[in-house]
Amino acid sequence: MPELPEVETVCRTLNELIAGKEIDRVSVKLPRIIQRPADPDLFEVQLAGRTFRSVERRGKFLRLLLDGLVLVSHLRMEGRYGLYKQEEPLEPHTHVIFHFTDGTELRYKDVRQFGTMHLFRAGDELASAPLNKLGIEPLDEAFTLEAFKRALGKRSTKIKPLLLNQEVIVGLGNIYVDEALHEAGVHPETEANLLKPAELERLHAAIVRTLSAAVEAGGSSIKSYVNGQGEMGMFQHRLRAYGRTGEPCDQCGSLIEKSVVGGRGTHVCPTCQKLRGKSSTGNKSSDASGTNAVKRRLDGKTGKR
DNA sequence: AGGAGTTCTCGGCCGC
DNA sequence: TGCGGCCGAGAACTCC
Repeated sequence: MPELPEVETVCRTLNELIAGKEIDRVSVKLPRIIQRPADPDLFEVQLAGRTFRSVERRGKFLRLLLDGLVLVSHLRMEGRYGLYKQEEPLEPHTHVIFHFTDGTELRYKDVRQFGTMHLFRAGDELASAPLNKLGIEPLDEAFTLEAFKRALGKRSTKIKPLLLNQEVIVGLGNIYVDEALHEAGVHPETEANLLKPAELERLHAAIVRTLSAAVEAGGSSIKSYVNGQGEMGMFQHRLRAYGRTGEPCDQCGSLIEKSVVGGRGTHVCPTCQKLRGKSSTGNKSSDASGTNAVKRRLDGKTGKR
């Protein structure tokens, strides 16, 4: 569930649910979730008596602002928040509970236990891990085409893994990266430094369009159940590549193919997203002038499935 | 059984 | 040779 649009949706929901609520006490049932402070007991102690003021998002991280403290929370694969009344039975995989003075509780559930929480003194969080190395926000005004090119640099990595790298650009995960690449007509294994100006422009626009539309739709609910208050979005019905293996491409009718790129399941239209060879970049040279020692012995196989 | 929406760590390779 | 940077693989855990 958690890429930028989903985290943004959770962020907005939490703002409505918990702003102004005062914490009576906190129960940490799975210490592994608490990354900072090192002692989970201290986590409980420091949060007691504080009031949630607001919730913000940075990349795929939530920043829950309290008076004097900031709780940085990452949902990873399956983390979820929900507001309950204290008398409601605890659901399985509930790992952290914020008991409020009004008799309600904010509960954090996470089946795979991958999620993390870091507690900071307000103001310290942006300069420390895990927030300190994050890249540019794709929905900020600052995310211009030039900023996008600058972020990519001259790297020779395949474009998909590069876009998934949160130090480059934040918020894209496996779903929206496949969507953006499909919309831009760029093959996910294209080496980033070989992208043509027109492709970079299309990709930049596609990233902004895809994420904006998904935020508007409240995110995508892929294989998650919709839970009470935090109901997830409708964008899954508008996906054009992700999860559509064997279905016809909306653009050209070719069947969407699935492969693995950078270790991640990857969905591609073989017609709209052709993988250009290094030679076919529009210029002559194929072997005569081996301009580049750049290429190591890359491309072992382009084969799929 | 083999993944599944994420990220961190580590080992290997390349180049200076 | 040594070191830094980059890249890809594997691991973290549970459920289906």
